[in-house]
Formats: sequence, structure tokens, C-alpha cells
Amino acid sequence: MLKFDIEKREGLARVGVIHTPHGDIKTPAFVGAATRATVKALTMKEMNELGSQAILANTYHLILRPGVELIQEAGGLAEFCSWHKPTFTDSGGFQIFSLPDVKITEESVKFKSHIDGANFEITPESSMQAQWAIGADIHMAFDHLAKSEDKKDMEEAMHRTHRWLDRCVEENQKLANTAKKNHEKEQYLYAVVQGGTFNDLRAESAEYCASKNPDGFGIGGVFTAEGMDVMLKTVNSILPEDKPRHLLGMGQEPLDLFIGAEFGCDTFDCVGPTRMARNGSLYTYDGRINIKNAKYTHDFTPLMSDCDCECCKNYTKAYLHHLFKTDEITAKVLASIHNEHFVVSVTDKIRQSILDDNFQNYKKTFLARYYH
RNA sequence: GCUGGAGUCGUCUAGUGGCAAUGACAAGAGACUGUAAAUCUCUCGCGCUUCGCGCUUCGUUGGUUCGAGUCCAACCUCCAGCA
Repeated sequence: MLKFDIEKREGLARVGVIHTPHGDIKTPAFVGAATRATVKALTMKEMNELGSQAILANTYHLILRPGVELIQEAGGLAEFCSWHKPTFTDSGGFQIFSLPDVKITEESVKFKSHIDGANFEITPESSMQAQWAIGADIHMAFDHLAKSEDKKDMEEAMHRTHRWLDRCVEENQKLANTAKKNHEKEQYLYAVVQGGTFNDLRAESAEYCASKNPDGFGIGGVFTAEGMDVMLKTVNSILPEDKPRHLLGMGQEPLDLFIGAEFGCDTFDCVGPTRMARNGSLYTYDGRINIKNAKYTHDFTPLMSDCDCECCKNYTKAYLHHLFKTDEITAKVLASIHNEHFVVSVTDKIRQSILDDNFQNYKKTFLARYYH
């Protein structure tokens, strides 16, 4: 069983430590999105230096390329990409939702590779097997997102997610038993709570997921912070306190992190910070700015004067502006360092503020300035 | 000086009688939440009461025509070849 120590509680919010075979994660924590076993534009050294504690890769993408066998051959995800800290994998379930031309049946999901059109099929069992081969510390159950916001669709998707969870749990147990027999390191399974914006469905899903006694929980199908507080309150009041909860895909907006932490989530992952960095949208305490805007041409001040990331300590906005306008690779590197550092450090500060009994004050001050 | 070719938005370019005029780049702005994203969208002659209207534009000046970036003439500039 995955070890999770809670140091402090404040309402639903908590500060804790997740102990994985690859080290500890002090929570709340922002997990870097490393979909294809890399955080786009960043080296693992840079990820380390900006303070990242963990990364999350995607099973779907790794099945397509390079194939999970290759990662297994490399000695697992951490060895393969040289990230010697905790790792997560997402199940590939999200791609059911996000890719076109996907055929979903009770048994499996069939799709064509977006790369070469080759036919693929994922089942809950094969997702578990793939994740064990990839070898991340924490796996997500193979879930199903609804095709619309319609309650009927939500309910159907949720129930399928639950049935698939049964299969994931069973398959995971087999794989865990085999690993134990072979004296291989442990890997852990998070069940994924669905139910969309319907709190009765969320409650039902949380109860079902909790009843399966997984190592932790993913909360999926969330796309905006609107209504997230109520939803998380519902879900996290039901989920067992002593297990970690990961809010899947949220964290592009600082508000997501504050709401998520306040209402009991321990880890977050989001592609937003690095994607926006590559597109020139950079975080500051006063909101996001587009560094490509002409007004930064002659701005020889750092992006943030009170940021200790490599980008802000060494470079000016004028320089970043120039790098973006000339489409230099370094533009994306520096911007990604900054944005990733921003969300990682904000989450770290949220952690500290809870420890200091200062969360509400920190939240109020931060959000008032950021969303002025 | 002669012969041939060319002059269209900041740049390169499409255009062979119905055109404020194609595409790309540049420029200006916006979007992005478990990454088919180093992506995508919008604006880009000027002015307005901006799902429209008016004005001025394709080297210059004239001409033919209901209508000219497109046809004709002269001139200017550039390129190539010959002197």
C-alpha cells in the first residue's frame, strides 16, 4: 500500500508526504506534465533545478512511441528519461475523450494512431499491463470521459469507468503479485472519480472508487475551476482521508491550485504552464502576459523581480521578447522554466501557507493581485 | 545608344477587361487546463454610423472602353545582352 503521511489538516486541505519507491512528494505538489516522457522544452536537470518533485507521462503516447516494451527494456520510465524522482502515468483514458475516430465498446477502446493510422486497442487490462511495463510509481485506472455535458452521457461514462475500475483493480492485483514474486519495486493504482458537474454523480463515483480500496484517487473530467469547490467538497468528503488525491489535468490557472488544495487535493498536473510558455504567455504575480507584445521590446526588467528561476534571475523581458520574435529555441526553454517554476513554487507556497495557518490570507492576497 | 525583360500592400508574389486586388513572410493582437499544440484564430490601403458605406490605390502621364493592375502611346526607373 502506498504510504501517505498527513502532517497537517485545515478543513479539507492537508499537507502531507507521499512516499514512493523513487522518493517523497511533499504535498500539495504540482506534477510536471511529461506526456511523452519529457517535459516539453525542458531537460530533467532543469526540472530538478526549478523544484519539480514528480512528473506524469501518458500511457497512450508511450504505447504509440516508443512502445512500452522499449521503456521496460530501458529499465522503466525513470531510468529511460533520467528522472530519478517519483513518476506517474496517466492511463490513456483521457484520449478516448480527446481524439476523434475512437470506437468505444464495453470491452475496449479502438483507435487509429494519430501518427501513422495503425490500429490500436486498449482495454482496462492492457492499460494496466502497459503502465506496469512503463513502470511509473503511480498509475491511473483506465477511465472514460463523457462525450457531452449531458447527464445521461455523464452517468453512462461514470458507470463504465466503474466497471472498468473493477477490471483495472483485478488486473493490477495480478501484476502486483507477479512483481512481488520477482522482488520488483511496488507500483500503485489510483482509481479515477468521474461524474462531471453533477454532484450526485460525483458522490456516487467517489463512494464507488473508495469501496475498491485503491492506493489513491484521481479526480478526472474537470475542465474549469467554476463549480470545482463544491464538487471537490463533495468528492473529498467521501474519499478516505488517508489516501492521496490527484486532480487530473488542472493547474493552468493559479485559482485551480488554490481551490484544489483548499478542498483536499494533494497533487496536480497540467499541460497548460508549458504549453503557454511555448506560445509566449507567461505567468507573473499580476497575471499572465504575452511576452511577444510590442510593448516589451525595450523592457529591460526581468519578467518577475521576485522570482528565483533561471529565467528571471538572468534575463530581461526585452531579451525574451527578442527570442520569441526570432523564434529561437531558447525562448521556449526559458519561458517553460519560468512557467513551470511558477506553478511548482505557487503550489509549494500554498503548502507552506497551510503549515503556517496562513492559507486563507495567502490565497486572498495572491488571487486579488493575479486576477486584478 | 540599340535589343529584350521587368515595375502590384513593409518584403517577395498571384493577377491577361468586372479588382481594394491572391498567397507567403513580416507586423499587430487573442486563445490555450489528465498535450495529434514549436499549435490555432483574428486584423493587416485610408476613413466611417464597420454583417455595410465612402474615398484613394498596381512606376508616371495620357488614351481606348460602360468598365483598365490587365489593352494602346509616350516618358521614368531597374535588370540582361550588344555597342
